[in-house]
Amino acid sequence: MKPSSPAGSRQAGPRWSRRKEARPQELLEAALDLFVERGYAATRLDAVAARAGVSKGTLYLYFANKEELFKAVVRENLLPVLDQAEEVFACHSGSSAALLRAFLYGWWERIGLTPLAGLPKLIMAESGNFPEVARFYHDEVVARASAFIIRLLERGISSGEFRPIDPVQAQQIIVAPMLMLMMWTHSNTICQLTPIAPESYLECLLDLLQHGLLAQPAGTTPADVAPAGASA
Amino acid sequence: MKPSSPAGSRQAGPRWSRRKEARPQELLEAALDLFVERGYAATRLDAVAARAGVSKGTLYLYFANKEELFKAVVRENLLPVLDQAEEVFACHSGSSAALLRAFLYGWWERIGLTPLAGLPKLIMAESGNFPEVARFYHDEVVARASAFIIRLLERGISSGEFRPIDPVQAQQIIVAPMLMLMMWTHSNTICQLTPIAPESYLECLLDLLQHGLLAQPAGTTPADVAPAGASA
Amino acid sequence: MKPSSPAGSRQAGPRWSRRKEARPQELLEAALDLFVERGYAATRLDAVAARAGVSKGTLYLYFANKEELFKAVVRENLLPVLDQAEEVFACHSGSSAALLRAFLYGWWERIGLTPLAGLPKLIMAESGNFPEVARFYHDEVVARASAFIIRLLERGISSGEFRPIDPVQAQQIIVAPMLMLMMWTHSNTICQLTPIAPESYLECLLDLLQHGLLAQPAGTTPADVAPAGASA
Amino acid sequence: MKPSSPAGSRQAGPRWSRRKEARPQELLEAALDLFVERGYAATRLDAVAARAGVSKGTLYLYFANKEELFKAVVRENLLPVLDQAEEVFACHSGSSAALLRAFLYGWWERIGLTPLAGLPKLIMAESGNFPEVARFYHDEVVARASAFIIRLLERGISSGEFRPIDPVQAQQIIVAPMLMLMMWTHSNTICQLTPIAPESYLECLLDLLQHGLLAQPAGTTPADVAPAGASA
DNA sequence: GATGAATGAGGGTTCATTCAT
DNA sequence: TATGAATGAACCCTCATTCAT
Repeated sequence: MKPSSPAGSRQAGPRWSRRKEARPQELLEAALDLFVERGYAATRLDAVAARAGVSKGTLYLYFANKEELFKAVVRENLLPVLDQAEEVFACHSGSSAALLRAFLYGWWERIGLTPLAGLPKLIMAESGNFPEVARFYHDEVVARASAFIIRLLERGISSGEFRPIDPVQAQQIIVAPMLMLMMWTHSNTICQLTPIAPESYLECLLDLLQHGLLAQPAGTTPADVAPAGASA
Repeated sequence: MKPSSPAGSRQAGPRWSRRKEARPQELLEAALDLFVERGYAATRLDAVAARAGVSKGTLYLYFANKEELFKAVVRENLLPVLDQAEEVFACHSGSSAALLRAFLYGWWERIGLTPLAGLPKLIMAESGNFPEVARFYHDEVVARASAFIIRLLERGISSGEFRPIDPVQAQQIIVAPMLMLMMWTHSNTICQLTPIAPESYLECLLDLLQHGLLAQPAGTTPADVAPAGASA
Repeated sequence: MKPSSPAGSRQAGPRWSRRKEARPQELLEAALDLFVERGYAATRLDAVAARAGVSKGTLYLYFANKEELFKAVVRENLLPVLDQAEEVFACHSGSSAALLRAFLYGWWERIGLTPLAGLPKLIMAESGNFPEVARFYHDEVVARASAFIIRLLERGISSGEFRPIDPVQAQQIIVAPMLMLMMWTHSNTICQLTPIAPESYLECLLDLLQHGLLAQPAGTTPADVAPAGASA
Repeated sequence: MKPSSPAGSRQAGPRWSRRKEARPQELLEAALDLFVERGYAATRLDAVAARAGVSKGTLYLYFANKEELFKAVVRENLLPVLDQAEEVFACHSGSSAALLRAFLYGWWERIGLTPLAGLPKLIMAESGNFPEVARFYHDEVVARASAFIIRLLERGISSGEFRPIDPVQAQQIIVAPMLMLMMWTHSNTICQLTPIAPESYLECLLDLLQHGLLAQPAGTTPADVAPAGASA
């Protein structure tokens, strides 16, 4: 996204040249990094501006206040991913188990591996102090993602592929380890101490979701659900 | 809130000496409530002191600063629960599935239903700004709980009751929904919007862990792992 | 009120000793001085605190914010004067003209000669930007003072001492020169240029109010001075 | 607001050259409106530029800074009215009372009913922070208007039409209610609360000036109303 | 001439921490 | 032991002014 030097060094060219179009993007990137690194309340707008290589006042040319900055971060980064996910899976064919696998891997690749994975942690912890932000995030992100997984489970259940569990409950159980995975990988301190291997984690999650813990008889693991990324 | 004059009247007497010894405990309770309610950074020490019925200065007689106060909260509240858990389960007999069920229910009852359930959220989000707290929490809480579950899984695998999955990975997959359950029930705003039913959530979690999603043939669900809402 | 050195030098004694009871008064005095000198918006709370010899934070121990500080200034300084005025004049006997004279002189001595005389200027100019302050000032000060003068004029009219003019209108005509006198004497710059002599000003006002400009005795209102709404 | 595209479309042409010459005038109008509405300090130059349909930078092409802009507002708007007033009344014949009436009504119509009536309020309150503006306003506006009324009173006194009062003092007493009338009608908040009727106000003022308050014909100044402070 | 992006000092307000009593 | 007045560094946000285009 950014040429080479991520922050601060605007050595060439006049002080502000034709930056205008790039500024909001640069500010949003800086804001995302810092929000994720420090949390919402602990992120100082000076720091955001400094990381984007501008002064504090400049930030306010583009965003009315801290809250709007944060909402813009979500809007510009998270919503397109959701849009695309819904689009892609609208025309998906194949087993529901494969769809679930594809969805979780897509989630991980499109969000989990980016700084965006730091957002759920922030929202969880600070939404109580910033109810408007919480409502926005819930409406735009949580509700849509939940609905998507619930539809997926319903499909698998009605086709007889999945057992007739409660799709709403199961959705929570499925989402939870994904959220925790993102939180863990973005909790510098806690998880430097007990490292996480995202790929094995995902495989283990899918495996447990599909077969459970118990060592039962039959010929499970149908071909179409076989570890794809893992087999490579 | 307090007997009569919450502060300021300084007649000596047995009632006061008892209070004096109770001070740190009262402060820790107040601190726990507020830390959990507002988060670490957003909790003001005035508020803690006020809720405990003492002045702000008094707080500093017992705790060197905010960080030490927080560490004391963890030490005094969370560690005894872990001690007891390890004790109780050391001499447990029965199937590993039953032990897992008992452990998760015990976790929920001894921690999930108390204010302590708000701590993981706080630690996840704010430990980055307080590395010492993070290390302390990891060593004293996370490591011990993880080890316990891993041992439990290993027992089930070696006895042939569980499939031979990686116990370290599986432990993370099991812990994650529990942590999320606690975070969700303590995230006022987000979860007023999509309510959680802890009991069904736990049942669904155990069910999925045991049988997985797939609708396979054989005689699964052994008697000792049957839904225990009744047996409890 | 203040011993000798008006600001800043708190050389003797410990840093804060038993100031507590005096602090609000000192802050209110400093605030009054600065509000009157600079206006509401242009008064910086740092400056108020500095003039009272405390830090900026201390100010917030006593007043919730700038607006409350200002309201306290009015409450503590202006309202007692109004109270006393109403008390004194409740039991006044004598001609209405004498009462009017006494009232205007009292006004001048109790308010006009003090820094309080700077408040109307501030209110006039800045109430538009601070509607709550305006409403408070109107209700507590303007309304009461107006009512008082109107009652006074009604008394003089009904006793036959005054001509039957409209007492509400006349009240405005009487109040206006008093307000202007206070504004002029507190408009450092404008009125250093055309000096005002308050005593002669008051005499002239009372003289004109009583006798008018015209030299002739009875049967006044010559044709050429007749209400010119028509002739215009 | 503006013909079509208020700014930014830069096709050369006669329509634009006309606009270019009109720019300062449009800026001055916008500035007058906003200064009067909000006061000097609270008026933002962005707002002035926006109301004039130009960019903030353009404003600085015509006026060196905020203070110069304000002085230009006074120069361009108030001085022509004074010029004209002096011209008109130079050749006036008729009684002095009629002249006074005509002057006050003219004042009201040419200034009181326009946005210019908001300037005295602003000058009174904020000139302290801008001494240069104060001096300028005094020299160009206050001094000239005062001199005019003093001459008018002197004429009436020397012709025997007016009583032999001090014309300088009386001028102040006459001017004060006029200034207050203008301030009141431009003090949105305070005077929405106690409404003013300018016409009755002016009539009442002229009536009181001419006849005074007292009901009796000659031999006035009863003992109890005799100048008290003055005799001392 | 005209633009508008950029600046940065400074305003009101908050809060962890100190310390004389 | 307990108090609570006092501090001061920071935080979010504003706005007059500049200057490359």
